Amino acid sequence: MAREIAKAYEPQQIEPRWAQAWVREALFRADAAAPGPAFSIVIPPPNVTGSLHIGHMLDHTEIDILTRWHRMRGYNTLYLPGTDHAGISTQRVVVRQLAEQGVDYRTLGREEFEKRVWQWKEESGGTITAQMRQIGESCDWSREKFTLSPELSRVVREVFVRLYEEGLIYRAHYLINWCPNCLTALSDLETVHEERQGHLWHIRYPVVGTDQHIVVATTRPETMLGDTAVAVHPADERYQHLAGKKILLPLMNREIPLIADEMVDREFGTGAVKITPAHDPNDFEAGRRHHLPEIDVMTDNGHMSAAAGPYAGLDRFAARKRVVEDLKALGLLEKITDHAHAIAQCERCRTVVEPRASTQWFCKMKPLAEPALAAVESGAIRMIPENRREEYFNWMRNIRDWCISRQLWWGHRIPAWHCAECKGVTVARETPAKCAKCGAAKIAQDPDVLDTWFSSALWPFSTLGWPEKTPDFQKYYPTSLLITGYDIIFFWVARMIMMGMHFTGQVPFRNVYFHSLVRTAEGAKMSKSKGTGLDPVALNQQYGTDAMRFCLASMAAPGTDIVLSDDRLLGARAFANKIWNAARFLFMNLDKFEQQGGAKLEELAAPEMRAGAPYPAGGSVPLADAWIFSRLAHTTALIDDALANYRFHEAAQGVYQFFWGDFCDWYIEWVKPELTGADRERATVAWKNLFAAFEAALRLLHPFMPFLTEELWHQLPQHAEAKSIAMEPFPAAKKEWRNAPADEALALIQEIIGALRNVRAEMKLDPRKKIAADFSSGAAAVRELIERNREPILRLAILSDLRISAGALPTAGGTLRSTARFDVRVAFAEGVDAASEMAKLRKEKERLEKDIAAKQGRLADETFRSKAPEQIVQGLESTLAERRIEYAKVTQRLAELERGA
RNA sequence: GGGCGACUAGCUCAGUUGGUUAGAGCGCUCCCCUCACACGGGAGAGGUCAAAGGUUCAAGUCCUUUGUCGCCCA
Repeated sequence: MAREIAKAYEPQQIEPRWAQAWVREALFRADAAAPGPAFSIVIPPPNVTGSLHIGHMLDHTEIDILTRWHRMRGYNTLYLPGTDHAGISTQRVVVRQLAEQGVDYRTLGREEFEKRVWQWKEESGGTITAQMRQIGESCDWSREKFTLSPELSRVVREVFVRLYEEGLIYRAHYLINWCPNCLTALSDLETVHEERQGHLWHIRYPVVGTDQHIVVATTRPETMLGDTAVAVHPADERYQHLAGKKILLPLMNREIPLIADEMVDREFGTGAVKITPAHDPNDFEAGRRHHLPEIDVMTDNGHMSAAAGPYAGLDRFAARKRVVEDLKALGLLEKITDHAHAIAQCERCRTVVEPRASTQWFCKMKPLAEPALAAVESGAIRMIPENRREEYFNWMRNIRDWCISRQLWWGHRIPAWHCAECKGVTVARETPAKCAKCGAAKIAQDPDVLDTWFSSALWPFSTLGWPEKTPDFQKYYPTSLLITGYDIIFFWVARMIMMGMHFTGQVPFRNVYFHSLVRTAEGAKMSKSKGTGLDPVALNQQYGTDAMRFCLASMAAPGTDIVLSDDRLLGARAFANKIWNAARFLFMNLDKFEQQGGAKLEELAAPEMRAGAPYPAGGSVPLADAWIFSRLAHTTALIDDALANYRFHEAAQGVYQFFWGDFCDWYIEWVKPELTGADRERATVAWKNLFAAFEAALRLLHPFMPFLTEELWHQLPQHAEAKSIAMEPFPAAKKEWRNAPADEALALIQEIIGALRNVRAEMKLDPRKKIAADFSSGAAAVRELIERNREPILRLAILSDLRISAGALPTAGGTLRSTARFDVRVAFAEGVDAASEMAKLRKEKERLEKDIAAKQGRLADETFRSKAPEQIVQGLESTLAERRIEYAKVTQRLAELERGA
């Protein structure tokens, strides 16, 4: 039967079909009761408002490759998908959307707003998971989770209450980062620092009862309105005479004390600093030490508050200008100098963050950090690449308490109720009816929600049913592996380890692989806001998801960032096309074979038939067939080893080399005529072996290119119950397939064909013109090998004849190529340039001379001979011997040519 | 300021614990639209491994210093 196969690989025709089928068949549904060792991996939950970006594509490609690989190797595999409710981002999205409709979210009220966000989530929150289905990720969709679902919210409450009861969560008044645009507190991690050129304003503060001034320098003059002291170093002699004096705070006309504190850096500015406890972290600490009042001079939205007196109502930056102008007018501005300093901005909206004293909920980190530190130190959790460990240790050893409350409406509401009567706090799993302290019914729930990362920290166990000992939890926890970007090592990875250790007593995952970032061709970090991001969905459409996956994998060397380019993607697509066309070749030629009365596909490529390969013809497995199976075994071992160590690029390169280099360039070319040749036994065996090798190669490639391999695999006969190549075993690196003699034989033949092709190219022969050549080798076994494989050599080197001999080849009137083991010779064609041949030989001679001299030198060195391992010395000796033979041949050949010329 | 990383072919990068002639893809040059594939086939050019010093029988690989460029933390 004739088969219709598109001439070129068209992923757009193939991928949607399989993506849908895999979801429809629930192919990747895990079963905790099924046999096999567990391999479980939870997705780093993407932001529910997001769409797939190139970083996800890389992350998910790596996850999916390892997941499919494990599944095919018989592991009981779970890849658990889900999304994150992403507090600030999601709230911002819906707030903006409402604003576009002319609705101020605040007027809706909290309950209605939350309803609207849920509604938005149901309608638009599925973008990224839809895209994940589209690109065929092998997730168990029946286990999809959402961090804010009722199920996971219960876990969050449980954890919060336990931590509170253990004294690890507390509510306190501290200095935090405040975003005046998002109107919420932020953790230290949610700010980004940016070096900016600013100014240092030197301001004169009058000393009460004297006509003196003390000069303080500040980068934020507007905060002076909240100053409650001026501090100098206790040992600073410049200010000794002012001890005990009061300072008159300009503009506010408030008397504040002059204090002595060792925190003051005498070298910086004038050695006197203004103290604003409510607006600076260091000042806050100083304020606590000296019992200074904290005056918050700002409002939530970054304007000056009533406490700022005449400046009330001004935006903080307008206030800065006004303060400076007023000081200047009063003659209190001594000078302005340039000053570069790091400014903290809100990670989300890039608004300059305001350090502010505020009452918030905090999580105590030290007790949680210790076991988490130990888990990585002991190797219970392995981090790859290893150098990330240091980063982790550093951060964990200097960890600070975590501000976990956010002034948002979208998120896990803090399970704490404040009593209007006794001001007591009731923290409870279930909504209480009355105050636990005084029994009053006038209680109200804390308005704040938890930092989104709080629920993310529970993800590996909350998604598996903890605190219940569910079958999933028992089978799949601890998870086997986490793959994520190194940019969230503190945000997420560290916190998961802390929470996992604390609540389950076990590590949340045994291995963490940190992948690189994807950069633009210019090397910049891709950014949507800058428009430099590549859209993976568009690229998948253009090049094919398989090509995209393969491209990313082939570049994903641990620890190196990826620079993606069209060139690389084109290369990956070309690879997919190559495989497609290899299949096309098989089927087209099989049609011919069938027409000749040969066996049919259903027989030649049947699963049982494939299992018995490689088959012998005439008593032994043909050389090329034995070789391709040997290559297959080597390649499989290489891929297994590479993937076990997260060397995706090496695995990808291995399968590329095998499929394109070994299978297409050599094996198919070698057996081509035999497939439809007169020798029916050989033809039948060639087909059987070819299909067996091809099918195994498809399975080898499947984790990297799931769609293409699934499509082609289904073109081959399969058992009735076989649903997908994804459920088939990964090829085993069979030792019995390894065949060192075949490897060596092929390598030698490839070298001979290469030498002959080189001669042809140098002689500028018509590529189709067959020529006669001579072959000579002193080794009988080599001559026999060439004799036995005369046909493919003639064909692949485009020869009309190959004369084999043992003696030296005639040197006149021809071109020679020599190695230590053999010589080949082609008679000169008309008009061949002997000069270029001589130039080539001279260069070769020079190279050999240098090499021989270097080796002789080393071997003559007695220290080398006595200290270097025997194997190295012997290796060097035998190589030197080979070089000398080559040298002799080259020299002789050159001398003859020179004589002739 | 503290810490980490990178520097290898024109470009993007590999190079396992030091060990025999440092690799790949793309690009480039030459030849070929040959009956699977021009998203292809064949051949080829191209590297004093950032610089200097050191350890070693032996250094792209280990150590020190310098330079350039990144990243993280303060």
